Amino acid sequence: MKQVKTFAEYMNDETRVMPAEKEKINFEIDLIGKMIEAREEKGLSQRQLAELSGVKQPAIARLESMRSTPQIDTLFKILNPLGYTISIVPLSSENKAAGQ
Amino acid sequence: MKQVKTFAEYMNDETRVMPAEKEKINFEIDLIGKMIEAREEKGLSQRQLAELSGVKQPAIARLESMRSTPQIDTLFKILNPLGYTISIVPLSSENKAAGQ
DNA sequence: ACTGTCAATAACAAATGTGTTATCATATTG
DNA sequence: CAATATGATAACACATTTGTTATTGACAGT
Repeated sequence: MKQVKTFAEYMNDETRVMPAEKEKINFEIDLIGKMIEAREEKGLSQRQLAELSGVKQPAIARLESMRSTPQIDTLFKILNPLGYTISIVPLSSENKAAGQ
Repeated sequence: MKQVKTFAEYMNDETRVMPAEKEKINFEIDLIGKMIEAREEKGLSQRQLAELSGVKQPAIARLESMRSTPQIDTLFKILNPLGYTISIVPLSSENKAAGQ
């Protein structure tokens, strides 16, 4: 009953039902890695990056130690002076991390 | 004194100081577009996507009408059943939006 | 008309991230 | 030792998003 046609397919396709958490964790690991690497590569301290990005040092420290998940605004503010941004990509092409 | 060497350069390099807001807006436009397109392409209603993603329908509606900026957790939850994810890319390769 | 589904929206509580200010332990340097 | 800079962290107020519940107007099917 019920007009659950194509919907049922998605509900039964377990490969799509809940791996969002895994995605998020992978993303955060990638994020933290690139953040720290880029920051140190540029010889910036957390306080200096705080000035450049407009995000306070405690917030940066919390992110780098994975004690919080950044909001999108914060993410762009921090990534920008580090030379990164984020973009939306199809899952099929499985995060092509090694950019460039 | 003071080890503020390369730091001064960044502070003076205005091209890097504050375009984060622009980045965020571009990202959100890209996001909303792909979200709605992918959802409708799969014939999913907001309620169905809510069930698939674990994000409630009002939250999805708020995002699609740009009344709120999603948190990263929410972003992954919604993008995942739609076949997308987000990744960190160098700014140099200027958001290669036209995916696919 | 009635029913059902849709997206949009309202209002409030709950959760989480951030700003702010200050401190801490650890290195490093004079 | 004293001074400085670093990253980590605490505590609180504040801002924003999300959950929850319910409603609305539009539209389609019966």
